[in-house]
Amino acid sequence: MNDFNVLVVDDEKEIRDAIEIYLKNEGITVVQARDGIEALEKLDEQPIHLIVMDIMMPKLDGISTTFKIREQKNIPIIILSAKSEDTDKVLGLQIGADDYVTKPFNPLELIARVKSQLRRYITLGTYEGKRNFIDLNGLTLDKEAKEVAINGDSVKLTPIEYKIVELLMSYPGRVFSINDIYERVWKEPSYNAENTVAVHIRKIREKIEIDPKNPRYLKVVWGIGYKMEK
Amino acid sequence: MNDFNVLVVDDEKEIRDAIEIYLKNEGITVVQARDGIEALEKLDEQPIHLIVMDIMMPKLDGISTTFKIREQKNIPIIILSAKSEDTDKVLGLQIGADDYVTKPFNPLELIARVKSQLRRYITLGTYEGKRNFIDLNGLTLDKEAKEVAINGDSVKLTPIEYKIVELLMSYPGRVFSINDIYERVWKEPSYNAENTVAVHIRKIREKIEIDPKNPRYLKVVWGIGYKMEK
DNA sequence: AAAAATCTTAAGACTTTCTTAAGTTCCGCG
DNA sequence: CGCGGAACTTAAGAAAGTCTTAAGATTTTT
Repeated sequence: MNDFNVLVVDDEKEIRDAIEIYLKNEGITVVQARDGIEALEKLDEQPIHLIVMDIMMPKLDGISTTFKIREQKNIPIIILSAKSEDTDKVLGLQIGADDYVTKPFNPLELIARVKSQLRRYITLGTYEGKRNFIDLNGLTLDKEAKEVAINGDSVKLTPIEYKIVELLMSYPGRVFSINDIYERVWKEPSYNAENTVAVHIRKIREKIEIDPKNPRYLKVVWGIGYKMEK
Repeated sequence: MNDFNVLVVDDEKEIRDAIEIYLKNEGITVVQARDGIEALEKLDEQPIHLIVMDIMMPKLDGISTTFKIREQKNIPIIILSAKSEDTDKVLGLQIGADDYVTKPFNPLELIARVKSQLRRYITLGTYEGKRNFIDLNGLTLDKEAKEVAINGDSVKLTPIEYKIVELLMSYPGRVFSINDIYERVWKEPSYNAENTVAVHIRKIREKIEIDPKNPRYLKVVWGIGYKMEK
């Protein structure tokens, strides 16, 4: 269960954190949001493969949020709620949720359900909302095969190099600070990691650029970070 | 919700009939089976798009039956059980069930879950997203005969070897981490299984590759996993 | 009981990652 | 303009991690 991002939406920090700990343990990355509004923001910022969502929340509740998400994307949603009355379950499933877990819940059950849904997605081959193939002026990325090619010629990247390229290519033109890059690729807070990232950028340029000194694809934005040219 | 066949497996006639009435009302056709053995028979006789299965049954129980079915097909299975203990839920989901409903259940909830699963299938476009015969540059896989051949010459694989090959060949070009492979073939969380998988990969290469040291089909993607070349 | 299949261990080859340190470019300010 | 410092680039090698392979122990099947 690698490389999956799960968005956990709940107004209680303890619950979010608890779920995060369990999912991390399974190699799943967790992104947290406190309410529906925040959830929709996070959804725009990064690829999310599954959502665990509380129903009772301030601002925008779980049912409404599910509705809004369903208008755009087909990500699996697991509803989490204190209410255990049947009508709510039925409502949750009818509006397009894929599963339903009632509080208090056994963490193992939630994890099993999360994994069950994610497994289904692997089987399908594509996760919705995540494009599997990107082409930027001849530089191509195949997320399934984890393959990068330049004008059709496959480029051999190391795992870290690949992840950096995938991140940058997934959001063409968007600038990522060294810190952003570090945290998203290494999935841990960055500390003194400036050069580490820089070295990898160098290696990547060596492989994907015709003239690494005058990069055409992987550009620096002085004082801010790096980006992949659109 | 038309043209769907749902197999209801339970030893109590009243339950089977009750479910049938509700599902029929939704335009869904129901096929009944009294136990696991009968279920497997019905599965062979006609197209079934979803299974609702009790756990406690004579002859062949629900968990074992689910296991047997999963070896062959990828139909959605909803487990139905009197036990509501968490461990059973987790077990049910882990062995490959897609959902879990505890008795006594609200018929409306069961129907909602059935429809939710079926809806997913409609979305997918295919009932069974699995092709039965695959040919990748001369390496062929026949899922019905469980046979792998290279340029027509049948290759003798052990069960585990076969499952690994089937997994990889079913998604050509897609990279699977060792963990993914382990979890999907062994159907249990992987722990210290790195070498186990590696050894099987080795054996497979010995059998399907002309030059195992320079594999043409079963490739490694450094630091990430293995894949079958498209 | 023999044969086949699976798992474990471990060593060596190979690849990747990180660190350090030095070089270069860019930007603002006198 | 050109100087100084900050930001970025580059190189090289040590450390860490991954993959392959072999051999034998254990379990399962025949």
